Amino acid sequence: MPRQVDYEERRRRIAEAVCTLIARSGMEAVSLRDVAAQADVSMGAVQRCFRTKEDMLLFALKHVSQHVSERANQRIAATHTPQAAATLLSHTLAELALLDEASKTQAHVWLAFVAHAPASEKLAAVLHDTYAELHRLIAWLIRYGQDTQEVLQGLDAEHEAHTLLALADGLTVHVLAGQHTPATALALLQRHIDVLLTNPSDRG
Amino acid sequence: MPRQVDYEERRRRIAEAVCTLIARSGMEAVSLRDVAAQADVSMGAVQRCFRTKEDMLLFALKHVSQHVSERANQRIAATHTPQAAATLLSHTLAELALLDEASKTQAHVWLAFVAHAPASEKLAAVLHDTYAELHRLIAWLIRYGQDTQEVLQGLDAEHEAHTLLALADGLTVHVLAGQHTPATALALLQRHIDVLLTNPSDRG
DNA sequence: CACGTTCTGATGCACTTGCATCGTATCGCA
DNA sequence: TGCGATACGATGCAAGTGCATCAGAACGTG
Repeated sequence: MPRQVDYEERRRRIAEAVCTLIARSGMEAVSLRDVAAQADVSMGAVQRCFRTKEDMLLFALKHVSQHVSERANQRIAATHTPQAAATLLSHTLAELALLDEASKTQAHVWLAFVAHAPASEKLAAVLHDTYAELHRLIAWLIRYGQDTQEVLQGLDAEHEAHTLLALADGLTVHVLAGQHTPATALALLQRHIDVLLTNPSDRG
Repeated sequence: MPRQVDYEERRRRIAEAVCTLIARSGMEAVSLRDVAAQADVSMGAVQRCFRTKEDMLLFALKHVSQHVSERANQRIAATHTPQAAATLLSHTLAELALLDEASKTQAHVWLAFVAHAPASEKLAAVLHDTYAELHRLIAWLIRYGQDTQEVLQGLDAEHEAHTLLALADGLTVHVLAGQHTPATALALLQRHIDVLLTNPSDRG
């Protein structure tokens, strides 16, 4: 058995390079050569890792999706000291909205992929699954809040989750478009969540 | 004075072709040759109309933006028989959200441009202006509704307008991503508007 | 230390891209 | 009807694309 390489690690490294390039100058600016240069590997290495360019882009999308989902799940799972459900809801949505400066790259990439999803079956599938998972998560949080009497009982958790997700996505877009600062977007999101709470001062 | 051509008409024709191609297979699939073929003109004609490809894309974006803004404005201006402010608000937002099947192409194009705005100064400027105008419009409608006692007095029209716009955009994205049908998205939007009304049955 | 397998990266190739060029067709006007 | 300005569209061109190829380096194993 000759020289062995950690392909997973390399794939991730290349995916990061793809994201950097997409965030910098859009999706059509991503060429195999540029990716190789950005990831500091040879073009041959890229081609060995991914059969085609489309495979590479798809992997990059999954990479980002996974990153976002995981972060949201961890935020919840890591809550040893039981937090207020309302706080949890606020923080989780704030993270999903990719509002902070550090998430800007991911937001760029996400938007680029959403824009191209209609032209690619597989891409659309990944996005669909990710959204479904996030929706499940938010709806669960809302029901949890209702159990703890923090969220109004009359609300339909499924509907409110859809609305919250759409609002979060819309705000992400508006921040990227320079229409809002992350801070004002966050405030708008919080204002909307407050309406759902029995006691708005419960905010996190 | 020799052969004269209606350049504006041709520009619009080419812009339509650009939109069709973007909607069909994304922005990077738009080449001058494809555009020429789609618009059923020669490549030379395209090059005569637009100095560069970027100019062409920019014009296409303005074309769509203008189309959307105009439709919203007309909806309001054409209201001879005074409609309920709440109805006006609902209908206007529903149109802006580009939810119906007929607007799907425009939604595609809008999304493609938003995704590429971070990579293009001029593109971002056009989007910024369009959003500002739409925000002004929605805020005005809310204040109008407050004047007619249809919308709750305590609301901050500016804030609510931002939220509504973000929600509309988010829903547009979700519909394009196949997460919602236009009908369910519309219902979600309406549910949110209802919360702002003094008498929710006023819906249009 | 060789052997054989795996990985590498440079190069080639067919193709497409945006843009420039230029002879020709087309029209308004004298 | 002929002139001259204008628009046309085919073609050329250099650059860049994704992907295939392949000689050789790098490495674990006998």
